Amino acid sequence: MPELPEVETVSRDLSGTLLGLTIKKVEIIDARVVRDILPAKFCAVLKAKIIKRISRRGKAIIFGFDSGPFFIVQLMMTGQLVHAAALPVPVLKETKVIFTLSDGSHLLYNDQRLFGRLTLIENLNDFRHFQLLGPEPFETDFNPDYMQGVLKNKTVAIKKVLLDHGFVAGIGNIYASEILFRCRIDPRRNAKSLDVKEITSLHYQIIEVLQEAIEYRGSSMRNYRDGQGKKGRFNERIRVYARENESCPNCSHKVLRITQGGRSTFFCKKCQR
DNA sequence: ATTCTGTCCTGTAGGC
DNA sequence: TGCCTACAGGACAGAA
Repeated sequence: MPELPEVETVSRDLSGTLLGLTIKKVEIIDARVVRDILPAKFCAVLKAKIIKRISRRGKAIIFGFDSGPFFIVQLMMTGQLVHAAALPVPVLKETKVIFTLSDGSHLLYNDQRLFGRLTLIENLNDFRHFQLLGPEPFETDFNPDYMQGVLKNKTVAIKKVLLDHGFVAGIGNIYASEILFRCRIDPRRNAKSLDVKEITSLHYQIIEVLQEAIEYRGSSMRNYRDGQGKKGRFNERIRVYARENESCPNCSHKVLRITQGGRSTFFCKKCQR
């Protein structure tokens, strides 16, 4: 499901409702989502922990407690972290883990496809995924100079580079297509063929599109829900993603769908060069 | 050293 | 109605 804007939305939502609460009970319904730790230990370690901080790095949500390890959640394609304040607890077929909190509310981890990963780690620097992650798009180390330095050696399509989380963290399949559409850059272009002007535009639109998507609380294609279980509103701003054969908002040419690296890309052949 | 391919899963939509 | 195929917000191991 979620890319940076969706994960940021969930992280902010949960920061607003969970800080200061204690985890009273952890029920694992499907242990396949718990990684690199025995399920029984996972429950035991989290029990009685006070939630002190909730943050995001790339597409991962990080819970910090009064003591002990960090709890990391990667929602992957269909994961959801939903805080249910009222009873009855809205348990679904997709609910895989239930956290009971000290105020009687519940945090549900839902995941249709079970690709999501819940893990505990003592030191964030030891988390392999974080070691492979590139700069955050909103940080100053992600800038046109950095981009130029990387792109000049890249022989793959620019769309695939945007999806490479070692290049920049947090962009996924929806926003890669949307960003390139707004830059009017053809997703099939060899990354090293971009000139300085195009790289500057790409840098600007990466930030612009992601920030706008955060303002709209993310995109809900299918499964995505925010921290309260509600859909995002960025779908109304999406110009090309999942709009094959619809007309381009700029030129009315048909939006095309192609496959790159086994994943769909949507673009306008006339507007994007 | 990069880049590509297959895989982990469940569910839904569309064609016939 | 059912059966079949294609596809779905991600990430990574292992192969090329």
